[in-house]
Amino acid sequence: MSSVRGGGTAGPALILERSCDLFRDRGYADTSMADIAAACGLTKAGIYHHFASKEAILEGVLNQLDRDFLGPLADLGRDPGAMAAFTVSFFEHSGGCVAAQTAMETARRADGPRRRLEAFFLRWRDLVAAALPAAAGQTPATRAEDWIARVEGAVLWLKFFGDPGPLRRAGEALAGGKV
Amino acid sequence: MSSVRGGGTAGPALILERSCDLFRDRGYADTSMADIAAACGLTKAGIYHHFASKEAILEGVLNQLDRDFLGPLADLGRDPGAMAAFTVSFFEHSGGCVAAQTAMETARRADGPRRRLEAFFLRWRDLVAAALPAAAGQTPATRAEDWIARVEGAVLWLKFFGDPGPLRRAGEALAGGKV
DNA sequence: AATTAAATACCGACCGTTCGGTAGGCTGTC
DNA sequence: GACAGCCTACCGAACGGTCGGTATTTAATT
Repeated sequence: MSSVRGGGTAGPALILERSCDLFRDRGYADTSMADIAAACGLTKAGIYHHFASKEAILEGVLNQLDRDFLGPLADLGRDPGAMAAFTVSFFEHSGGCVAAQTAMETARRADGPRRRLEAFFLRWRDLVAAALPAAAGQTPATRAEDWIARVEGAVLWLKFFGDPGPLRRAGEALAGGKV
Repeated sequence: MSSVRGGGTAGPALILERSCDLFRDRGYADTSMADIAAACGLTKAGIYHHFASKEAILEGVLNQLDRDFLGPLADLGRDPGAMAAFTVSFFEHSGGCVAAQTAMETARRADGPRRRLEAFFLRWRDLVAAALPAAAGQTPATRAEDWIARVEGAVLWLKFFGDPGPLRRAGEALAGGKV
């Protein structure tokens, strides 16, 4: 049996998962390495054995978000209804969005996770745009931006009030072509 | 002549203004009392002469947001077009939203600015809802929530990408009754 | 008009705590 | 015995906040 002292099987995967939860719920700046270590049943030094820095953990978290969110979203092809359902379900179950959280916290800094986050949002936009025809004088890209903005605002509402209403209605709007 | 040591006329009003900019741009957790002091041309002790704590400053900032944003918005009566124009202009000029920023950072904490922020968002929703008729099986309240969510997401997009497109289109949607 | 006491606004220096990060040692497995 | 995995103990810096003291302004008193 492997040496388990804390609550779960330690290692990079667990650290990334717990860090993602903490960054999403409490914010990146407000989450300390000691918080992450405690959530993993380790000490800070134990975390630094697997990751070189706090920012390296954030990068890993965003990479995992690419795999867990944008990947499956891309696999859904060009079906707006399926994309809407997956998106709503994903954010409703996690109760927030790490990307939006860290984007808000680091928006005015040129360094760090900036480029990583830009890539995330633009790829998300392109994925949504590919499933959308042009309509009402809007390009698919601007329609996708508007829908993503609505979703991120709805996720903030969900996180703050615990009310999934705006998020679900955003999903219905995309599925119904009313974006 | 009054004793001016720093860049501007010091005092609670200046502290609130500079703190609002910092909280909005860099986030509440990432803004230190030393940052606020430097932005006002004072020392930390000078700040604590006017405010009891960092959280007291945040409360003052949110009170000022009530006066500067919700107040004028309420004065516009029930004209969706005027409300949309004022809202877009307000957020585009400030480049972000302190309320959304602090809501994201403190959402999972029951204490502190929670109630203050709840009151802000609900009053904002009620103000928008009062200017909106029921339509498409939606109550004015849910239509207002959806529009506010869209605006807040658009403000995030503006802050992160510097692109006011989604915010302006959100304004046009409200003005055109297409929410 | 001059003197003075109180209050205001502010500073430099410092408090205990927490931050991200590091050094070196221990322990179990191959 | 080499190495992964994790520990205790610690570092300098920065955090929110406090303290005693000092210019400056204001108001009352003479």
